[in-house]
This record gives sequence, structure tokens and C-alpha cells, in this order.
Amino acid sequence: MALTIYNSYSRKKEEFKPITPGHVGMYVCGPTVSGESHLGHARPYVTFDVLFRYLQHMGYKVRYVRNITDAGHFEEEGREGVDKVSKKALLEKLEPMELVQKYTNLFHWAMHEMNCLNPTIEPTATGHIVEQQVMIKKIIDDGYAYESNGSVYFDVVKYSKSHDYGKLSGRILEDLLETTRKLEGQEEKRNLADFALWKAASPEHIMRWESPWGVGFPGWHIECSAMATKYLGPRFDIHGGGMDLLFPHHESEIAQSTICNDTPPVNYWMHNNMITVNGRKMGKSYNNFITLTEMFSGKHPLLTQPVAPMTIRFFILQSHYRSTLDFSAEALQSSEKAFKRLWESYELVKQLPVDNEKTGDEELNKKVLKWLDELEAFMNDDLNTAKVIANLFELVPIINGLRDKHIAKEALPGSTIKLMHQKMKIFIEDILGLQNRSISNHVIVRGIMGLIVNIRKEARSKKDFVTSDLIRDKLNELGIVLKDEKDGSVSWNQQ
RNA sequence: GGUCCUUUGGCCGAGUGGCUAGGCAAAGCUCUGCAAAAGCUUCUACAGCGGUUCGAAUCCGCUAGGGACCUCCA
Repeated sequence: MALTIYNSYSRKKEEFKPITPGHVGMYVCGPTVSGESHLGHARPYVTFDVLFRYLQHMGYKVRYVRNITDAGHFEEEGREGVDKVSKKALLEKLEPMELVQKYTNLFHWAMHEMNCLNPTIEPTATGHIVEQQVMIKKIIDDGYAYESNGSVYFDVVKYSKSHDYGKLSGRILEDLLETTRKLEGQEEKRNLADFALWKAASPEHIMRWESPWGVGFPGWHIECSAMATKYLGPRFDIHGGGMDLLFPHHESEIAQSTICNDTPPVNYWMHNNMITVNGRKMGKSYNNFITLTEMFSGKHPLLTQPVAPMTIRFFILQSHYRSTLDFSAEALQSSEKAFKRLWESYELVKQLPVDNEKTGDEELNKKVLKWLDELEAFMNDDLNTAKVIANLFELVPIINGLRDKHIAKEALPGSTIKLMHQKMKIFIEDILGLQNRSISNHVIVRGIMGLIVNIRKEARSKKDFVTSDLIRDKLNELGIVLKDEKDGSVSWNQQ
């Protein structure tokens, strides 16, 4: 069964065929590290992390490139006024790399918390100024860019005469030429639709490099083209990012790269939809974003409690990546409970006996096998993680029922139980990248808890419920919940 | 204004023209020293109007609401 993915370029689902058999080149637009990442940013990184994991699961060797945008017009909020005063001592001034380092570290931390695998290459824009300049030179030499006042612009009008500018974003060039927006430096352009490859830096601009066109900094779109070309070649398989990057960012990327490399750069363009707040896109411009540190700590007016990183991951994966996903504290709470229930049942399946050889309930067995079989088909259908999770939940009452003896032990053969365990491991942990970060994984904690549980068991057997309830209540205060199971065993977990 | 998308039960969310996704919440029951879980049962929705079809949440049209991009944006 083949993986199909929705290609924004053709606006259709297409079967995925890599350029080089067995290998996949994938580029995802990374964060701009002039500020902290928010919940909205988490979506593409989780989405494409799942794609990265799934491609590897399929046996592909994947080169996953995700950039760090650390060049551009950077100002840290509240500091720009001070920083622009050049008389300040060096250490008092904003050092761009300091700012960039701070938010890069924070980003990496948040990614780790959400169990996103590291990309195989994570290039920075500042580390590839030379590559960008070489690319710009090539485009000028080819006659598709011009210098103006120390800046360099891409000639969109000329490009569109021989190429399909606007195809990806559904834009019509004539409309773009008539745009009434008044932007800085607009008079330097031949046409309003032209975009900057290199921008001259004003004296107070804190990020600046020498170039053949004067001191300046690279245009926003060129870094992705330069780094993708360098690490993935002129033409590669998958390019991902948020839908809001379709225009102008990705449209410009196509134009630049096409001129520079004589080929359209990407076979499959993938775009995730936005996370919304009350139906409105979460974003910088609307000032309705919640940073990931605020999410994890719960320190935000819209939150009633801290939101675990895994809850965010699960929340994102419960919807399809091309649909909008509406944020609310309630929705996240419901995800938290749901994930917990799924995980506990997954823990349980590992302990179910697998020695039964009969199939007592043919119908149930067939249903379970069907649910398991469908998991892969759902992933293959444009990464339908929502359906994968729905099927995993179908298994929950079955597993719990076997534990409670509600469903007879003989109902399902051991082979089915084993398969459930195996598939749940693959899909929950390896592909969806969900994990349990609670202290219950710690070997010493397990030992201590085993001891406490035994002491309590002893008390209960003597009907000393004062002691047994005290233990349970005190553990509860620490966030550990004990459950007396029907079969006399005791299970526990961290809230 | 242009281009495009969207509207699903109390809430969140999948949905390939026929076979009621799933989660959360709620109610009842079972189990249990108590509790917490868990299990069982109940809750059959697709913005409105019209059309195509044997059959429409799904296709088409119109109306209404919401949104995205056109500007930094995941």
C-alpha cells in the first residue's frame, strides 16, 4: 500500500514516489528565532515530525532539513529603543547572536519536550550568507534580478513571461501588480510584485553583512532556497510549512530556485493548516498567541492549568493537519484525559497473557484485526492521524475488558493480543511519537512504589482501612493515584 | 476589493454518495471496604434553500455566517 500525500501544488492527493529510491529529501520551514515559539508553531513541527517518523518506518532513509531563521530585521521587544543608541557600551547593547541563541535554545527545549526528533540537518541562515549571495549573483547573471540602491530584487514580471508564477498560491500576477499596499522601499522596485533577494541595511540595523551590493542582509525567501539546494539538491521530494507561507514565501522560493537551478525545486508541497483561537488564526499579528512556555506552565489567562507537552502533541494529532484546529482550555483538557486513557490501556496490553490459542469470539477477533490493519491505511491516506487515534481507541474497551474479565480470556487468541501490543507500540510510540514522561518510568520510583503498595496491601488484608486510606490519600496529594483493581492487584500512575 | 477555504450532536473533532468515526462532557447501571478507574447502556448531528441521483454530511447552484492569503507570519 502506497503513501499518498496532498500536494498543494497540484491541489490533489498524489502517490508519493521519491526521486532516489529508498531515500527522501525533506525540507521544513523552521522557526524565526527573534522571539519565542507559540502553540501555532508547534503544529508544523509535530506534523512533519510524524511524517519524518512515518517515512522512516516505511524504510526510507530520510534527510530532514529544518532551518533556523536567525537573520533578518531583528529586534527584541522592549529593547530596540535602547539598542539603536550606538553610544552604549558593547555589553549593554543587544548582541544579535545573543538574542538568537536564547530563542534557539528555547525552541530546542520545547521540541524536545514534545518529543519531536531532531532534524538530520538544522542549518542557520547566518551560517549560509555566502551560499545565499552566490545564488543571488547567479540570478542577476541570468537576468532575473536587478540591483537598486544597494538592494537586489527579483524580477517577477520577467519571470512570469516564461514561468507559471502564482501557481502554488493561486495568485494572479495582474492583481499583484495593482496592490495598493505601501511598503518600505517600494519605489526601488520595478514592479510592486517584485521581492527582495538582498536588502541594504540602514546604519542602525543590527544584522549586517558585506556583499557585492553593499552592506545589508538577505531577503527572507532566499535562505530556504540556498540551504535546501545545498543539502537536498536542485530538486527534492518534500517541502513543508504552514499554509500562511504559501504566499509570498514559497511562491518566491519556487521562482528563485527555478531560475538558479533550471528546475522547479520541489515535487510535493505540503502545508499544514492553522491553529485558531475562537475561530481566529493564532498569530503574531492578532496578538492572540500563547507561547509554549506559557502552555507548559499554565501561566496564561486562557489556561486553567499547565498543559503537558504530550497533551499538546496528542491534541494536534487528533485532528487532520490540513484542517484548522481550534484551541481552548476545554479541548486540551479533553485531550489530556483521552491520552491518559489510551496510554493506560497501552500499558495494560503489555501485561495481558498471550498463551491462549483458541479464538473464542471469532467476530470480535475479526474486528480487532481489522482495526489494526487499518492503521497503516489511515497513515497512507495523507497522514490521517485522527483516524489512527480513533481506531486505537476502539481497542481500549477490548483491552480493559480482558483485564476486567469482562471479555473472556479465550475470546482472542494470543497472536491477536501480541499483534495489538506490537501495533500499538509502533503507532503510538514510533509513529505518532507519543510517550509517557511520568516518573513511573524511573526504576527507583518503581521500587519504592512497589514497597509502599505492599505495605498497604498488608494493611488492607487486616482490614486496617485507616492506614490504607492514609497511604492512598497522601500519595494522592503528591499526584500519585492508586487504583485497587478487581483482581486484587494495585496499579498506580502519576497525574 | 481579488483569490481560496470553511460551516458536523452540549463541546472538540474524522468523514472515501449507501454501511451511525473517535474523544470529552452528561445521565443511568455494574463492579468495589471506601475511593479512583474500568465496563455496559443512553444521547443518531451534518448552516438554510433548491437541484442532480434509486439514494446526499459527501456532488452542483444560490443565500447566510465564519475564516485564510493578498503585509511580518507555522
